[in-house]
Amino acid sequence: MVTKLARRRRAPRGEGDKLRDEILAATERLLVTKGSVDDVSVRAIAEAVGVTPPSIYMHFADKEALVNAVCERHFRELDRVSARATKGVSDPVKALRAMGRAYVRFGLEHPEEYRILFMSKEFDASRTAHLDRLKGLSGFNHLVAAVRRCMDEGAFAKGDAFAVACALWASVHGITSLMIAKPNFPWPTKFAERGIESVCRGFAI
Amino acid sequence: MVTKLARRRRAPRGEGDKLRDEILAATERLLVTKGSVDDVSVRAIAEAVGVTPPSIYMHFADKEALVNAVCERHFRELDRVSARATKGVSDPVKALRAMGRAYVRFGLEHPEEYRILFMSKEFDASRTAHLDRLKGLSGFNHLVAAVRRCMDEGAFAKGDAFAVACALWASVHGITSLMIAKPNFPWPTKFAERGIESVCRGFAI
DNA sequence: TGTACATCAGTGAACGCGCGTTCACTGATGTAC
DNA sequence: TGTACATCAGTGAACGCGCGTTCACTGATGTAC
Repeated sequence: MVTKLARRRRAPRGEGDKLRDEILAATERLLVTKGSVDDVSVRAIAEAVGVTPPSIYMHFADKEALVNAVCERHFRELDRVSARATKGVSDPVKALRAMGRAYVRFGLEHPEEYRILFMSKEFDASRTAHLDRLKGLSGFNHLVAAVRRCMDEGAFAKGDAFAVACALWASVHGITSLMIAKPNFPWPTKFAERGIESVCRGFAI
Repeated sequence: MVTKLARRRRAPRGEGDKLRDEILAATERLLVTKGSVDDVSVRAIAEAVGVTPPSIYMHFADKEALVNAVCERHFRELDRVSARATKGVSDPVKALRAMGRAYVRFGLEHPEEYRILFMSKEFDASRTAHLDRLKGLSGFNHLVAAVRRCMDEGAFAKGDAFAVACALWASVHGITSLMIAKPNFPWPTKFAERGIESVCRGFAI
């Protein structure tokens, strides 16, 4: 039995959007503690915010729209984190490694979010595919740019930066998602760090 | 509206286990066409077999036991497939590459099974962790053995075969799971093949 | 300054649905005599 | 060969539950006069 949370104070006139933010925050919190989208109900979100379920529908058309909004947030956060990691790093390969480390760290620190972004069945194939192209690719384009920089500055052999970026993505994703999916597996120490290093070394001249 | 399937003939006396196999087969089929465990109901399985829902419980304690049985099957199948791929390959690095290709192919040909085995939230943490240790590790041990062979025959630098096997697993898993999770992404041609090659090259002397 | 009114964030109750599972039962099959 | 009986694979109906969503509504807030 969860103690019923205090009823939330109603927002003053022009500030209805505050509830929107609170709903998003509560949904994120619940997604982390429960395991998957299916295990987080609209009712539970409403209760966490201190509001009745129908209130959710004043801010989001339906559950899918709500979850998509959460995903957008996370894509942006991942973007932000990896941009911050490379800031001020002049060596292009070091910058790439920093991006990789930031990516893995993001995944391990936010496993459920990572699961939703990169390991889950897409909600509605056509619609989410479109969203992915807008949001996910934005982050991916930063990776392609970082690879191209490595090539331009002579650290990597010149070639198809897009393909190399895909390979790098697959590597860090492999490490991240396996560690998330199999947390009880006896992963070697420094597993992630070594993996990132070795794949970067693989492309270095 | 799905046309109701013909009622199944009742099994003769000693052959009750036939239904067990039919249930497993139907569950596998449904898991592939629907997307996840949550989207496959006991009722749907029963209807696919041509039987009423309670019959399922004569052969499996509950839904979790049924899904675990399906997973065991898939772990065995993956094992079988990768053993077959390396059979008769004398070059140890070529054998390793063949294992990798077989792994990726298994994943891409059975995306939903792969999803359940390696990308999903574990059913019941403690119980499934145990099962993983028995089943999943059996396949993983073959990989460790293949790596050790590469080291013993001088193709790889001698070192921690377990750690190298983890790295290889992460690589092929990264490729497989990303292609499954993002089927609409414009993956480069020969993405999987090149990835496997490059990671094997990375460990070669 | 006081009052009537429009706004609109949020409520309470209910909808229909599909789910996993249980229970008492049926009736064809094989066996014992 | 015929009959009474035990076995047991499978049935039919129902259980309680939580879900996403809808609908008519309330009542505090701010505004116009």
